[in-house]
Amino acid sequence: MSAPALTKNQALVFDVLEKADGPLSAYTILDKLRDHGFRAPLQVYRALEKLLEYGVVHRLESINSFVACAHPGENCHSHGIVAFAICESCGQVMEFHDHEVDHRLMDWTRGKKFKAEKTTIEIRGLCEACAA
Amino acid sequence: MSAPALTKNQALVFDVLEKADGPLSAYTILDKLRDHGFRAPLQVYRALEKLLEYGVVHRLESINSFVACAHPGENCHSHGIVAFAICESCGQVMEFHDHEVDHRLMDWTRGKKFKAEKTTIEIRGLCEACAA
DNA sequence: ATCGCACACGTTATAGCATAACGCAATTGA
DNA sequence: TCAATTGCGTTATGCTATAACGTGTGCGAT
Ligand SMILES: [Zn+2]
Ligand SMILES: [Zn+2]
Ligand SMILES: [Zn+2]
Ligand SMILES: [Zn+2]
Repeated sequence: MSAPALTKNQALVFDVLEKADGPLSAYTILDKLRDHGFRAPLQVYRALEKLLEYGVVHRLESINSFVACAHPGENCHSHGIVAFAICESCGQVMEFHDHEVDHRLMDWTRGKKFKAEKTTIEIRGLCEACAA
Repeated sequence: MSAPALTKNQALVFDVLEKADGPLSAYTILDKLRDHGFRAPLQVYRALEKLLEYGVVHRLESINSFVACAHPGENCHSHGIVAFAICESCGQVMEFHDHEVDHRLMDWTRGKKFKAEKTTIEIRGLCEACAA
């Protein structure tokens, strides 16, 4: 599941996300890529689908946006559950892992015999700078 | 923040959610209430906004749906973070709380001086029955 | 070689989710 | 009574995501 060479469209989308200073919606990405020939949402969504699969991009469910993984190189998927803190003022996102949280949630799912496939942890609020 | 008497529209929406055996989208709720005079999405969204505020309904960010709180009576907001396990096959939702998870996440936010406002924890996968 | 398949891509159309903006009516409290 | 608040109804619009169709390209099997 590690990333093979990206196709042209995948590379363009990834590049936009990496250079952005916060999460972007698919349509914002589309707008930024019109000069590179992008014309339709599907071009973005199809690239995102692969980038998510490769683990180099994350989807923020609570704000319908996408962000480049903060841990380039390491395969983020292998770190267990990924959590995000999202500043609702400046849009900055912090990505982190907490194995103890993973364990607690896994304990719960084991107890319920629930087969977890994908777990979302997103904390929305204000970053230190914006809360001041 | 505990629930005052619900208005007519709020009661209708809440009733639909309580009787449902799983989460519903706003537009599904709208369809179920057409016979009761609902004509537009805003009627649903405005009711949901209040029900969420009162803590008697939860929003599932990862599936753009809404579900009645599984803990009627108790003020769910006071239990700390609410977590959900969502079966992607049958749609069933289990709601639970884990104070240890809360503590770990609060420790992290304190360390980063991040002011958390709303935290989402959603586990998607297969329930025991559907995983068999 | 050429057939079949998998995959990326482009385009158009459509489906699904959410809110803006206007105006009206009922309630409340000064 | 007057102003402020809240709920409500309607129309229009915007944002998010996918369906369905067809094209081209690379690559292994026959
Ligand atoms: Zn990551
Ligand atoms: Zn901030
Ligand atoms: Zn609850
Ligand atoms: Zn199930």
